[in-house]
Amino acid sequence: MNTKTAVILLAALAQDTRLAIYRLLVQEGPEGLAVGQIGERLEVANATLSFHLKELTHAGLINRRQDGRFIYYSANYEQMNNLLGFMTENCCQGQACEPSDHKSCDNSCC
Amino acid sequence: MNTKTAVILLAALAQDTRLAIYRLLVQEGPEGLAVGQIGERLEVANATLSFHLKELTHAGLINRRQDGRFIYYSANYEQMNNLLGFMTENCCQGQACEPSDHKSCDNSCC
DNA sequence: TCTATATTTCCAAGATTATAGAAATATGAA
DNA sequence: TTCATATTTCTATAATCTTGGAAATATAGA
Repeated sequence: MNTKTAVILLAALAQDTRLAIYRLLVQEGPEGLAVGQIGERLEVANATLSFHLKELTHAGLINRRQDGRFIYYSANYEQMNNLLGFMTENCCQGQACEPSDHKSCDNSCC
Repeated sequence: MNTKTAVILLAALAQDTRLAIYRLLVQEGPEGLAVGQIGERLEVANATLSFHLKELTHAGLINRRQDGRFIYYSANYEQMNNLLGFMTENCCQGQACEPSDHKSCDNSCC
């Protein structure tokens, strides 16, 4: 993970429709959903949906699987983990920081 | 946390300069850094830096603290936690999912 | 008060992104 | 092969975002 990749990942999620798609797929689990099903649930036009799925796929946040005429998309949980690792890298100068030590650093990075 | 807020948060981080600022502040810890110090380290023009600090502050990702003539910014770890909670809400339909069960869901959401 | 330093606001130009209609492509079934 | 369904690509328009120079504002010290 590097800055460029992280920005692509974050930008992929920083959009109403794409965030909704991602969250829907996270909730759906490994099986995922076909494009048509996603479109129905979120009420998004074909072209728009396809555009956003491409963005998420390109970022590696979702996986694509073909099954007959249907294409299933599912969340890629690993990629999110990579991102989180990058964001909290070397937190607090690598010092051990206890929740009790300071309010602003309560057990999220440490 | 709701979709609108989450998008604002993600958009705040989905930009080279802002991600660099945020990561720098995460690494720096609760003390944070003054605007001038951030500008020096990242080599960003005053106006640009101020613009991005405002965005991050507005998103609640960083905290602002005045100390004499200096204004210190520091990472708000709690807000990042809120975001993560929202992203992984109801993962895998709420079912227990073991890493061993399926590759795509390896211990990140469960 | 006056001066120097720190930070923000204003502004305009350039770059990027989102949207959906229409056409193109891909797959399976008859 | 022919047809129906599923999904993607093409395209143009509209909207939003990023940048940094210059001016404005805020604070501390002399």
